[in-house]
Amino acid sequence: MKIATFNINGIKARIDALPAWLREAAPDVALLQEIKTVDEGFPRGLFEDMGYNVETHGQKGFNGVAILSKLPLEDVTRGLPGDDDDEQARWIEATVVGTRAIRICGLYLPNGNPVPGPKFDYKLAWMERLAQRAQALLDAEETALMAGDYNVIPQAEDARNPDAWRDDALFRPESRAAFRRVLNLGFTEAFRARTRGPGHYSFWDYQAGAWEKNNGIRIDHFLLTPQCADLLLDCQIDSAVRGGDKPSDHVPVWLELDA
DNA sequence: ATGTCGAATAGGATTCGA
Repeated sequence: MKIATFNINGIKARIDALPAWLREAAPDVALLQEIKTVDEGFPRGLFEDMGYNVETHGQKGFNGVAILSKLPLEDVTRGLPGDDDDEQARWIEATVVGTRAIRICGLYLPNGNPVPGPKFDYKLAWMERLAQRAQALLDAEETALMAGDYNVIPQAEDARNPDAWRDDALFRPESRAAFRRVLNLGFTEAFRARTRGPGHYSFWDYQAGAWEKNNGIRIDHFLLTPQCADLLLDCQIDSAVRGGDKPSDHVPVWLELDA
């Protein structure tokens, strides 16, 4: 089973590029972030015609996540547990029913800039709730993964110019520590389970010719429970997508599971 | 010197978020 995560930076703006990538990459499941629309504004028919089941958790103007799946989706839930007052659409999960059931969580973790400030506080609080949900998945011994735009650069090698990110919420020690706390509960970071070393990025800013200079960062991640990690066959970044027509500032990251 | 993009509001340029 091929599962991808892709921050599309607006479904309206990616109305051609997203279907083109889906046709080429043919993932069984695609977790989308920053759909930037309410549920009613998502062009679900376009993807249903391509053979995908569509589940969205949208919001006006910003944020918003979705799951596209060629396999049936069951037990869909929306919103990260732990704060009933949180109105931001950043979390969706569902069970993909193939040869076995896999619990799939799609997430768009808060950016957190500027630091310090309420947005950074919200990011760290959100990551604490993420840790709670992550622990619950482990406790249930679920074959599960959590994937999406984590807005965290895990290590210096995950940035072309780490010094430029020192004071940024994506690379602050607090953000990296919170990410490690989740990892250290017992998750496998799929990309790093397969590939070592610098030079692997999933985001290049639109500004200042970042793509042309390969001034990127790796912030889109897959975290797998042990039961899911047992099934991992491959994990890759589709960097070439960044050089396509009307690209998102992120590119797809995908993995293949023996399931 | 953010060498930018996307969405909302408003009906074009500005603001916010990233």
